Amino acid sequence: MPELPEVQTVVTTLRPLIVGRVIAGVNLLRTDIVRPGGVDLPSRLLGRRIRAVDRRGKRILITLDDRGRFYVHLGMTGQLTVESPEAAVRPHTHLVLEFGESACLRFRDPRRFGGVFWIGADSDAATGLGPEPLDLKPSDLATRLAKTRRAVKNALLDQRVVAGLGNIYVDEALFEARVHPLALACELTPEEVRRLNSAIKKVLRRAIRHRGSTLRDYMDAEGAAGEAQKLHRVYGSEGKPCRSCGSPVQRIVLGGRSTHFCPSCQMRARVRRAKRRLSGRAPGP
DNA sequence: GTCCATGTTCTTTA
DNA sequence: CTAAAGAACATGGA
Repeated sequence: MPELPEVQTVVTTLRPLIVGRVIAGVNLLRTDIVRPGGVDLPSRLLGRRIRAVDRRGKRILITLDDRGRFYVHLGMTGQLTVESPEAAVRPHTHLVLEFGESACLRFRDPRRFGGVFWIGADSDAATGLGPEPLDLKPSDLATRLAKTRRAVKNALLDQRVVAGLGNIYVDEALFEARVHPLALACELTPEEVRRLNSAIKKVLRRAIRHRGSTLRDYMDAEGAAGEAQKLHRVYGSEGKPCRSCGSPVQRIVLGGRSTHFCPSCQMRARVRRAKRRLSGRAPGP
């Protein structure tokens, strides 16, 4: 579930609940969710006060009062919630931080694609990540896309290109920008890159305003589901009429992932030129 | 039983 | 050698 809007929503709901609190107990129920493998997480957390909660890409970064840091990655099914210690511990809960009588922080993740990553005080929390899409300038995006011959959809899913997009919001952004997912990243026109840059921000901001998309597992730190799934235009809408032109939304598999788009609104530039020729209309400027 | 799933990383191929 | 495609990871729901 967790792409940038979901992770941002977890961070903003989590922050006021845990910043300033002292970790009075650590219960690590599965050690293999901690990375790197050898780190003794409980001893690094016990007795520490939480100083900050931030987001970088899809990483939830937690800073302690001794400058030690770790991040939680939610993978596909991860949840990070603040609950009463009295509340039943659900299956697949892997880590619990106790703050006292009133609250505890629980990390659960059935598929275990996520994890808890200790990074210490000095190493870079953003290693392997490209820039934040909400700060991205069209020229930055253009430079990055120009470096690869992959399909633009695959390039945008690569966290080293831009950090935070996933399968849902890439499809939504490409639709908003009217760019075909199979278009080669390095062959987009400057105008298409500009539209794509704006579309990414628009789609992400709108999803954040609606507290992220809940399709199945996603919830914020208070256990609340998001509403942004109601705004999806193409994701999960195979066969439904395009909101813009009415053509059926198509689903293809790209890089092993479902990819949804409108074949009429998101025509590849080359195909669009050919169709104009066939229909005898004058070519555009 | 089958297929599918909001992600990342390791392996194989070109 | 590098870039890109594919497989693998683990669990649950339709």
